[in-house]
Amino acid sequence: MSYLELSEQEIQRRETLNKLRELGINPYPAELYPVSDFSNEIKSNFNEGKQVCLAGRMMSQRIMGKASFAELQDSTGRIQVYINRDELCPGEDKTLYNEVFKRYLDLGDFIGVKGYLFKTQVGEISVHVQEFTLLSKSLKPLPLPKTDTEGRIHDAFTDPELRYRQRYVDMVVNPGVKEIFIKRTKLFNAMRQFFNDAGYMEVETPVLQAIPGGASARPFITHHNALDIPLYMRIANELYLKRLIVGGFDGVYEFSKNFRNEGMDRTHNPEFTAMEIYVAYKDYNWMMEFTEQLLEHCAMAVNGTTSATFGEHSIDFKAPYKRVTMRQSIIDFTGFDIQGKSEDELRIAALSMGIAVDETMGKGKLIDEIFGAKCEGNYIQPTFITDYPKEMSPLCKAHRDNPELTERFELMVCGKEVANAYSELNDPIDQRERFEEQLRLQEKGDDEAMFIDQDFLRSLEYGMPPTSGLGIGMDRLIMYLTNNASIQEVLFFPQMRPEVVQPKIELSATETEIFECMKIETEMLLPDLRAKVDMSNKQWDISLKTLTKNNLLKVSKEDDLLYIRLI
RNA sequence: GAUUCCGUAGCUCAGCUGGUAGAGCAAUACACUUUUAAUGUAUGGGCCCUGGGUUCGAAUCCCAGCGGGAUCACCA
Repeated sequence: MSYLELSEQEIQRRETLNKLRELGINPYPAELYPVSDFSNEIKSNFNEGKQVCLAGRMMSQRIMGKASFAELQDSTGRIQVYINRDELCPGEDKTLYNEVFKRYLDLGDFIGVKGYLFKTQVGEISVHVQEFTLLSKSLKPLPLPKTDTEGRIHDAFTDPELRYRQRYVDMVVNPGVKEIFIKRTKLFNAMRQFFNDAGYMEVETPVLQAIPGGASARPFITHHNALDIPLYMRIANELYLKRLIVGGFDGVYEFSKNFRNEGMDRTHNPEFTAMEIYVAYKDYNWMMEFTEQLLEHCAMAVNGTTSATFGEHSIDFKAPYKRVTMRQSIIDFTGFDIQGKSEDELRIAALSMGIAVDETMGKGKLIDEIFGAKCEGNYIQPTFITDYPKEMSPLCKAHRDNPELTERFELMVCGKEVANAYSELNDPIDQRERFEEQLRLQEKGDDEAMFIDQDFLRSLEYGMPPTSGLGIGMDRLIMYLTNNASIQEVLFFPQMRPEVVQPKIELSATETEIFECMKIETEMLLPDLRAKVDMSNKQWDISLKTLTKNNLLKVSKEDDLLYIRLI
């Protein structure tokens, strides 16, 4: 990398790196550093005079002549360290303090310190440093927010683009960010624990699938060279988990990275994480109880309480949750009873509610539209919506009391779906007909053609026990538990458009034209040169600035005349 | 996909109806032995997102593009 492409501060840091090497200090030492203490533990359990050894980034430095304070940030927080010149360097040679610590350490560098604990005159718990070691030099300056005496934060690193693209920086300077991801991991752990305690088994199923099944969404497509076949990134893992139930497991679950080639916004990322669990010999009523127990357990594990705040809403994950059938929900919010209505009657009703409809919509779709427009948003507290129309649920068993409905529920929180569950369809003949019905619906003009997975149907023909399955959108759930309105805040590395590569510094056509001209003339009056080249004023202006900036040409003013010279 | 806002120093942001580019913090140098947004003095630092247009003159006005945010639509 050329120095031309570096900022002043980056150049300075590279120079101090060399100075450190000249002093015989390796800025990137290989040996382990014997960390024995952490800042949060020292602060919560202060023990005057205790010998400690800790390591982290130096995040601030206050030099006051022969003594200095610095803040060390480790994985658990920050702690102040105190460095005294004559204690650090008892002999004549004060280089370690005067040069290394004061001049050649930069904010963001990793250092290790050994010393003893004490409290300063103003009562701050600090480490009295007796020995410090440079562990790793930082060559780029961190954007460092400052908090003033009244708690206001200045210069916060807030630009979402930079925060997502450089999440590593985001986490170093914005401490709340790490908290979100710690909670995310706690959520996964709590769920695993709950399932494992219930005796169910975590499994792994294919991410690359020859037939992307289990949902209807546009897949990402790739190619396997050796087999010379197209393969798809999975959009769901449902059909594979059901095969495992066929194979004889009583309960299987998987945290599944799914991939959908669709739009991105604050609740959708092309890759996202779903949890799916299937339990044999259960139905969706059992699954509702299981789900509310699960979420209560998870909320406690993540936040230590079942209540959570999401935006303006206060929600409570304490079981049990209200259960409302889709029919009753639509009656509640529109007064309209969908029971026994024909497709035309539903279409007219939807139109009268101001919902856009078209001829391709079947009964199920119409009902779903009405529910989505008029009901869904009203369920703030966790609520089970049950008994969805059959057309919307091709993998779900028909309702035991009403063949037009299915044994399905969705869990709504803050007006959005966080979980979806069925009494799974295990009648292979019915399943085949549902798939074919889906195909017919999609031939009407849906580009998300669903493939019929013949192997899945074959597995059902061998027999699948009655089974209930549940899927949870993990990203969405953690958004609720951490009060984040954007999925990007709960993913370490949300999908971004690729960064544009900065063009190398090389002369443009107009710059070359000017430069070639000056190579011949060496010295000219500026207006003469301007007259000689053919370009817009803006091109002229920018080209000249670039050339002078890179020390190729120089403009000088003599006796009110502007001269340009080759350097 | 639609609407709307934004893009200026390492960071956060000013910059009026066009007239030589600004602040705070960060950086550099010096002083200072319990400070904490340390302090004091001095110094350096800019493709004002890109391209085109209007103009004697554009960070500023106009057009197009790129990138990002927000809202809406689509997405079981």
